Amino acid sequence: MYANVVLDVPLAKAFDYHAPELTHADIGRRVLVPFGNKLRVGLVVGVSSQPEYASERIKALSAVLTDMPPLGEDLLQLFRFCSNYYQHPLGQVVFTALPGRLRDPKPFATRERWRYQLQSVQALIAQLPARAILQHRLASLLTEPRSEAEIRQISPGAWKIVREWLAAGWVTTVTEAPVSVSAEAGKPLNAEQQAAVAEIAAIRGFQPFLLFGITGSGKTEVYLEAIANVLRQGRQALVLVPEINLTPQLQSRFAGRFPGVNLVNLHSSVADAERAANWLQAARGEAAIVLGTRLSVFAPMPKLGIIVVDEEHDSSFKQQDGLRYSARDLAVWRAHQRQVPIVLGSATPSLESWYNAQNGRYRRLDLHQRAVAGAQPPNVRLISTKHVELQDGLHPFVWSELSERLSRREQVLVFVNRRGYSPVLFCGECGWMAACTQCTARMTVHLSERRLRCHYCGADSAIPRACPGCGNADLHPLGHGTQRLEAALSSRFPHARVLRVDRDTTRQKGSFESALDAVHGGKVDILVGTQMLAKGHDFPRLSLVVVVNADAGLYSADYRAAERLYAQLVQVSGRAGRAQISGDVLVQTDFAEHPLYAALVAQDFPAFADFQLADRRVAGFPPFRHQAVLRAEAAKLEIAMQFLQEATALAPDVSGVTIYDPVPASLTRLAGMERAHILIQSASRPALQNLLTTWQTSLRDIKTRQLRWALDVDPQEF
DNA sequence: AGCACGCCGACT
DNA sequence: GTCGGCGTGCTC
Repeated sequence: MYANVVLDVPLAKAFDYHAPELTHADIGRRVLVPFGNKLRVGLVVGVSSQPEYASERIKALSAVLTDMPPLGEDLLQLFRFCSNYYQHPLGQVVFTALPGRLRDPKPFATRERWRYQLQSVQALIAQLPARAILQHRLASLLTEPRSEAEIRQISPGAWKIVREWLAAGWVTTVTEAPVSVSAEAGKPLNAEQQAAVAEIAAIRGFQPFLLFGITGSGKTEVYLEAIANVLRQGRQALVLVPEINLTPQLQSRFAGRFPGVNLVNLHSSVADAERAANWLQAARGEAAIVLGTRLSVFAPMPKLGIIVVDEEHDSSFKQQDGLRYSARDLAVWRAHQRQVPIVLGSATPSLESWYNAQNGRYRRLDLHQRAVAGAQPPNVRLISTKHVELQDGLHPFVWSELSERLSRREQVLVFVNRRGYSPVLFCGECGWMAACTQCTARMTVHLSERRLRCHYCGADSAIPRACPGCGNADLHPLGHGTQRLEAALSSRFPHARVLRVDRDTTRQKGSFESALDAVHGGKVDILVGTQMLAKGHDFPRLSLVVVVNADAGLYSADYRAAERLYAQLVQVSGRAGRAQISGDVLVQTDFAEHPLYAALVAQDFPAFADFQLADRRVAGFPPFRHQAVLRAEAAKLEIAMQFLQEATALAPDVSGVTIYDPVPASLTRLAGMERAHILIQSASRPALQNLLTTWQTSLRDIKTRQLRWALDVDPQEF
């Protein structure tokens, strides 16, 4: 027999190995094979008696690694689809999808999943010194069987103590009991939520749902109950969430709703070994719920019963390098493949999903009411900055609102999506502006550190004393970042406690959490921050949100900018008045007449989505057309452009597909590389796929010196 | 991606 | 005389 093996190499083919022992049952197994002059880990994607590679140079397979159950045919199909759709070599799809630890040839030791419990709690406690606080806490924890992970959560030293108790006979091990989900519900649901849960529960087979719920409408409760139904049938749930921020909170919501259920985490901050262990639990069907970021869409789940994608519009579901996949789209594909329902939730759905709901491919479930009784939606007002002299970047009315809130001892949030002191350093004499040498971008002034920094590549230099262009010593900062607003607010309100939260103030581990604690503990009056604060965090004492400088997204070259801006504004607005205080949102803008703001004030996402879709239809953009981008980058723009010209010449002629001229990327120079791209568009996805597949093979033959290129299917950013 | 083979410049 | 630059080609 011969094994057809894919490897983690950028080659769009599989390799044959002589493997007399293998059978079809070994498809999906990890193997060790000689490749070039060293051994590598590969994955068997086929077994046959006849090799495809007609050569005497076929080598023998070195070893079959049996520490992992073979990947199921469904997962292999997902990989193949992903490879074809995103024009990426199968081997590299497989090895981006597998946890890093499984790419290592070292066998992965799989421990039995024990739980640990105390035999005679009282006797042990009687023995413990009164001041051994940790041991007392552990003792009370272990009255119930607990997993190693739960024990380690208590403190770094906890596991060591349990091992000692185990040796001394205090603790016994219990094998993992099959999970039973308690039938009683978590929180009581309102009528809308119940209706949504019932609709989902009624589905047998594939059905995508778009759960459209305003901030605070309790989408999470709907996920939880829909999942509870699935768990009762002994099946698994896959939950995808955007990157890091939300996960710990959602994690505790889930853990609280499903005590004793094996819930497993699969995001990048989980350590390698644990990630692999969790992945294996999913593969064996032991993990009832898999909660993770985009990579989790590849988790093997033999008993999959439902998929949930929370904040489905979030851009972090799209990978921006390597295999440029959309986890949300793959999740829908997977739900279809496995014939299970999928719930896509958002207060501001992507226009793609909204359109799919309109044309009946998805079923929309609406939550209009805030789930907490009596909670009011925020009151959004526009503050026109046209023909008004701003004071330190803020409108006089905003200043007076701020001072009123402070006198009432209410918290306020000033949201500026721009860190640093000011985004431009400008010479009034000659017009010079500080620019990054490595990027097509201005340097941001960081006044407290007296540095100029590039926010794209991280370049850093001293603030010049005089203008390098004309020698003028009077350089001034233009525009307002978080640092500058923080300074202005502190000097205007010397008694207020101002806290700035952005990437610069939260660089250290745990500092973001301690900032949140300070806010919750009422130790902060004015919060100044970037979008870090926009997502998912509840600030019950916050009564006013001020949004500064939102306009950049309105007239951007990127047609998705408005959509992103709207989602972000809804998200920050949701920070105001979550509890009993009704919140106000003031949006400072030069374009108060823009329809985006009209929809925002009316809190009418459907209106926004409808006019955006109408624009897209006229312009021939997604979701009415499908797109791909061929990106190239090189040290010199000409090299990238020349490659793209050559590529254009090689492009097959497929009717119904338009290939546009090469253009430099909007941020042409980034970290010393100059970038350009070609846009490819078609109303027909098969036609587009067809072209890309044949084109790609000829692209690989172009000799590319000092140049990197990549195809990006369904691009999100330009 | 690695890694080897291969043909032209400055150095212990 | 060699060490080493990275261009080209191959990996079952």
